[in-house]
Amino acid sequence: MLGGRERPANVGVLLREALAAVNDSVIARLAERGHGVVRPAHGAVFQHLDDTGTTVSLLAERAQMTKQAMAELVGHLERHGYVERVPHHTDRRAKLVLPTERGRDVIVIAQRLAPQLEDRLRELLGPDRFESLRTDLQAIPSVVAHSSADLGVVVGTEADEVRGRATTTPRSA
Amino acid sequence: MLGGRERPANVGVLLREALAAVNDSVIARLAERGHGVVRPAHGAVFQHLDDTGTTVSLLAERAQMTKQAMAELVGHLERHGYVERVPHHTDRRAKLVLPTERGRDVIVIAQRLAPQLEDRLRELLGPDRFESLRTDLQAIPSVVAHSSADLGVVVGTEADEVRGRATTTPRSA
DNA sequence: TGAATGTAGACAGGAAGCCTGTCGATGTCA
DNA sequence: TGACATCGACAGGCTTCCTGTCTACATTCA
Repeated sequence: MLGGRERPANVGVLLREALAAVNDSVIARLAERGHGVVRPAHGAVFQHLDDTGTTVSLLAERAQMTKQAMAELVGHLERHGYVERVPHHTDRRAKLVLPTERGRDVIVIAQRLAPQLEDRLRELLGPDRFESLRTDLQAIPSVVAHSSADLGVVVGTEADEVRGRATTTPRSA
Repeated sequence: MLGGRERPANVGVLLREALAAVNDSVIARLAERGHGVVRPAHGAVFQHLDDTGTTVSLLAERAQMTKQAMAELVGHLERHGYVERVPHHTDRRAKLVLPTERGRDVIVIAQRLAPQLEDRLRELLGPDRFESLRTDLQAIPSVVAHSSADLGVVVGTEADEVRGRATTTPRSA
């Protein structure tokens, strides 16, 4: 991001556009199946939910966000009947978040759509290119981090430890 | 996004993580150079700003967001001395947004960092893989859109035309 | 066992980024 | 000139996160 004017799109822009397209597609599909209240951010819940139940704290940790933020997402989904909170059997402080039937439907839809999209991509690019894409995307975070470090930029490491963090540490766990 | 639990990360997740890394890196670099008030969203301004001045409406159109949202970003940058608004010479309704010296500094920093990051990536992946990555990222939006259309999902096309739009049409221009 | 300390999750408040709706001033075109 | 489009401003709202703080409960260790 940030550039001159109408130059060949840089990797940041390409990433943003690709991500937006994927998100839109998932959300549109869910809306079509009657899950209009599920928004992109709720992926952070469904994606990290165990069938056996997961605490908000653990969900937050997995999703790299604060417990408060995660609690909000879970609250929304609970109000709309996608998850329920049941008391933890051994830890009386905790509540386990469980997907309901409706929530499981969302997970199934998403679990089917993701491979469909990836298959399309694999079909278009060829299996080798597709695997390369996955691998290379995975490499970006570390490349960028190293690149910045070498250049004297601190990216979410020491800096976070200095300023006080909230209840939970999002990012740079 | 949306999946089971700890499966191989899907393309959505990879995209999100890569984008976050790139954004963080740019922002960290700018902060280091004294531009701490510049946030990722402001890329939408700098990226589309002409040296000769650009109206908020045009910026909004280029960035695919509403004029109101763009006006907010421009307002923030103006308050911090990164851009200024001067009256348009022929259209008395309009104001031209111009980068100040400070704003130009941001653009320069970003314009230098982007290639640096891309060079690192090119170095690591090899030039062929790198170009493939760019090409394939660029292909994702259309692949995803087609994929969904074939499956009966509407992704920001007809749907937008039905419901009334705001002052400006963001996305699916 | 009892006190120190850590952790789960709730409530309050706020920043950021975007959106819709509406309006007055101005431009454009029949 | 009058209908209609456009520029940018004000008001208000939603979503997604964050920080700070608090109580209830768990764990650990002297």
